Amino acid sequence: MKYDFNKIEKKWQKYWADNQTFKAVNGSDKPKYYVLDMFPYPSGAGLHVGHPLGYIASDIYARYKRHQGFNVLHPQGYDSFGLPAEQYAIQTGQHPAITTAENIKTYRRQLDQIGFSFDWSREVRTSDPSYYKWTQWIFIQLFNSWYNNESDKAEDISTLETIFSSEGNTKVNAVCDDNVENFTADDWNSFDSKKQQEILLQYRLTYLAETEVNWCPALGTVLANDEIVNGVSERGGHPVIRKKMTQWSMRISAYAERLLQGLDKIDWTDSLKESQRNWIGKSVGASVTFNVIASEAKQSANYKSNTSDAERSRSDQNVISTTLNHQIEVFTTRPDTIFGVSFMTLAPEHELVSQITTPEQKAEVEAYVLATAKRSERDRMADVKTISGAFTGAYAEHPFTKEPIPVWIGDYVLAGYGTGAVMSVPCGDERDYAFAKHFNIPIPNIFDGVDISEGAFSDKEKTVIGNSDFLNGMNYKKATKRAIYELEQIGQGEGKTNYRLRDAVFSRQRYWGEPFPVYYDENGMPQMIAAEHLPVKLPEVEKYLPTETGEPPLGNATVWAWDTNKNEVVSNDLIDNETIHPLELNTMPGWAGSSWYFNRYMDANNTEEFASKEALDYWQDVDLYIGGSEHATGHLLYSRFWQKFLFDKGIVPVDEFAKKLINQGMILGTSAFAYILKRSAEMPVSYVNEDFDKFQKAKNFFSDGLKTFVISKELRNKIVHNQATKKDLVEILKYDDWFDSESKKKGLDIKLNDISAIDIREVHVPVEFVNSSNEIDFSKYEKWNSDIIGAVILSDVAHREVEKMSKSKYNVVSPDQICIDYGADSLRLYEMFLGPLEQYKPWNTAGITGVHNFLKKLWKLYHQGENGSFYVSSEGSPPSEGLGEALKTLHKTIKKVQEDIENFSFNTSVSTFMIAANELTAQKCTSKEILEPLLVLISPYAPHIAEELWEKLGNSGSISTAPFPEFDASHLVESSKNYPISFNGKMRFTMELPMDMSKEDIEKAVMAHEKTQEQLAGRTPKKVIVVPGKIVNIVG
RNA sequence: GCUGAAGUGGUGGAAUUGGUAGACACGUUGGACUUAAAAUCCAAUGUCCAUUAGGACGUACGGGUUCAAGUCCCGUCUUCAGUACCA
Repeated sequence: MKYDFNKIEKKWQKYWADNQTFKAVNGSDKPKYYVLDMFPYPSGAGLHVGHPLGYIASDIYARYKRHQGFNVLHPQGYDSFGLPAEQYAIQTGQHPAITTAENIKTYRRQLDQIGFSFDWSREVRTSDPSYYKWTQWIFIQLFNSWYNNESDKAEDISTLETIFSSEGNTKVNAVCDDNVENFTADDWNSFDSKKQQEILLQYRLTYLAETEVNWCPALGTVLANDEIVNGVSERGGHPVIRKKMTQWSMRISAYAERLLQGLDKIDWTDSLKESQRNWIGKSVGASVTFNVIASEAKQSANYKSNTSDAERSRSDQNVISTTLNHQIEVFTTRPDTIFGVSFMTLAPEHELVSQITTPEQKAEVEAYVLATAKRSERDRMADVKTISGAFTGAYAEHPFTKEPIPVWIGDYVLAGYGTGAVMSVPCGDERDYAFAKHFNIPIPNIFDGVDISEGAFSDKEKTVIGNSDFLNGMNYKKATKRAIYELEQIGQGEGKTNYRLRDAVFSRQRYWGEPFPVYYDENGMPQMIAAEHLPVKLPEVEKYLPTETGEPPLGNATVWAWDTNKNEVVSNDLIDNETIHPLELNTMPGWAGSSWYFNRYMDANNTEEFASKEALDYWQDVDLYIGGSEHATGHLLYSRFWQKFLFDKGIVPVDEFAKKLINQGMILGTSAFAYILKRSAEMPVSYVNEDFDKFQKAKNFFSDGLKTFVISKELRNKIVHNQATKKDLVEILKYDDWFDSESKKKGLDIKLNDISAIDIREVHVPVEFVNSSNEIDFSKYEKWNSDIIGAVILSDVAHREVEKMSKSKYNVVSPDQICIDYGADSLRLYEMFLGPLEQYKPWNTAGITGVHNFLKKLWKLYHQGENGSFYVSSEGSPPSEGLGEALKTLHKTIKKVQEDIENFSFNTSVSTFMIAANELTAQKCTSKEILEPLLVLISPYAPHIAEELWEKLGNSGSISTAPFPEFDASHLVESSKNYPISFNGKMRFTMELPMDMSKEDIEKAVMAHEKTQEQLAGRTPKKVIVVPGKIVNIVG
């Protein structure tokens, strides 16, 4: 009987769906186990073979846990809000909800054909109002909370209001905006409601604030750093500027320390934890306040010794009066180097810059500020070599020496880190050193026995401080402590811990995202829509682009106002600022919906609650989470933040959502390349017009298809690095004198030199192109537009590279055809067989025959009857020698497979199955005693064939909950060992000796062997090492 | 620069606490079956020397520890990923 995988797989997929085999129940006598995959974004391109890798691994684990008697929750859903659907909508006018639904359908079909054991009754879609209702609800909870540093948790905002009205805010230890003003209880009670709300907003865990963003005026949207290339937008190449905008933010910084500490109690990979630690970026040091002295005061201060008493007292007054005006606060990790400060540097965006700059320096400073504003942050970061800055003309006073310190601005200081200002210690910091050298600022040396003529000395361990008053002779640790103490004594500093982690901007100027449950009242203050009126559904819009006035796409909605009487969305025309108010136009970012979905699966269909308390208490958290490492600092950090917040509010029972996390590696595709001739980007349009005739002729020349040439490796490198010149082109085309003769033949009468301003570029092409010797019409490939003259040049040995699978690289392999040709079980086995789960590895469809043949062999093992009919002997247990061997094979396999699954080493268990099948085939094993438990072992990996054979064995129902076979070590006991006999560490021959033979007897036996004598050639061995059960080594 | 991971045949990759390097596959070659192909089965397959027997070399490179090193230690190089003027 043939192994008809297509029929078998369909049959069992239908069976599982019809019987809801994998539906998890909330509450059970069995212990719970929650296996989760990172849910996919349903893109239009569908799945490629890389996507299911992690799903297969988690599915194997989930199935294994079911065999072990766990109540397994293994859900799946879709992260269905996102940019591609919106982009498609902009291009085609098609509503994102429609395309998303279609894409989900495709995904579901593709997932189903692979035979996953998902509980689809719990499916979630982030773009579904019944889901995002709760995303909005969590947003409201965040809005209604503040972070109390005393209790170290989030609390209801009402507790803060109570404190304010009874004692003001001076004693409150809360995480809040930097610039909150102090007020007393009386002040608070006298404030009007608007003022009170403004203040509260500075404490809420989600808040509105002016944030500096990358704004692209042409696209009318904010761009993320990675959407900007060389200072212009990746899409369209439009200029991008830094701009302040009012945006919703999430006060994740409140949780910085807990996010850091929490890493210690979860079983995630070290590299991932390390990325999160770096991202949180804790650094311990001090904050130091420097008083700014006015320029005239500074001058008198400088000449103090020469001035009269009267003048001195006047200047002192001057100093005092001006120091009250401005203070510069800096953060430093090296307070021990405070006596090495020779200047200060502010970020150009620092708010003090305009206030302290002297009239003489104004022009220079303003020019510099403007110049930096034009550069994107990434641009600034990328260009670290160029030193630039400007002197403000202002001076600050050293807290101890009272010496004047010039205040500079420089773009190496980032506004977004610390306080946006640094005390510059050129002798101890490379950047400060370079800056000081460049602008001829003195570099005082405060390190004993260190030469700083060539560069700064930043080694903390070897530091001995000198020239530093009370810090002299101290090491880094001592000096730091003392410096902080002294700063505290004079009230100009304190020990401080700084985190790199910034509050997360939560507003997007997009259509296809969760709308905020927020309207703006007559004072322009944000108000939450009461939870019982959620969800606030996305409005319909005519177009998905920003409005002409630059408002986000929701600004196009005509029915987008909130009626506080009727508690529903009404037409904008009705806005009266009394009962009907405008709604928020921004939407939430992609990570909103994915930051809590793992909790929703526990009770996905609950309409009353986010999830019931019973469900949350039962499932607790994710036991195993599998997904890509690219989410290390995004999704995985935000989710931990929300989880901790929800924990503080008593909504969820644990403050870390996933106990164990594994990153699956990427499956890479093989790309092929060709080389195109393209109108040079540098060629001005006017030039094209002049030369249009020649350009067209060249185009005609190449128009009839693909040409094949030989290109050298060197030339290829040139092309890739955009260094190929026309001379190189001439060289290629002269090959075989092909160009000249062809040109004449066609009567085009052009010479190579006539074709001006042509670039040669490397482009991805479908692999079939490279394999084909035919001329191929490439005009149907959209990427190749009218700027392309047309020739495609292939190297003799087509260049291939292994890279990420992507539609644009034409290297995508779809699982669909593989399921048709080889079956889902083969696909599952092969994906696991490719290599370790975490590793990046290339895909090669050809190799699948190996695992496919194994499945056929396995099938045959159960069909050794007449004409290959199903035959498994269920005769008792004949103690024949054959079965002894088979038992050994079985138990060896049980042991190895169980170990492998628990170590997530799925690739080696596939090998183990192959070995088992090979051995049992050789043993001609037909015993049910062996072949039945074997099926349970294989079932997590290849569930369809396992179910089919399980049924044929006469079992009713699914194999999925059959108990995992128990390993019995007694079957593996060996009576003898084939000892490797080595001489000086080199294995020469083997010898079969009894297991229980003593060390001495082994040595005797080995020494008596003729080959030993041969090897020794008469010499007497110096030493004989015998490790019973392992090895014999003779040293001589 | 920093952090993390990794370097093993033509390819993907195996190798418990240091104990027979290259399991299991792919590919290649040869053979069987077939009119032929496919499928299937059998054999060989790290490199080099040798007719065989056998030998030398071999886990990025250079050292070291050890009876014994892919594995442990020191140094170097390369690749990949993340991150970056973080004060």
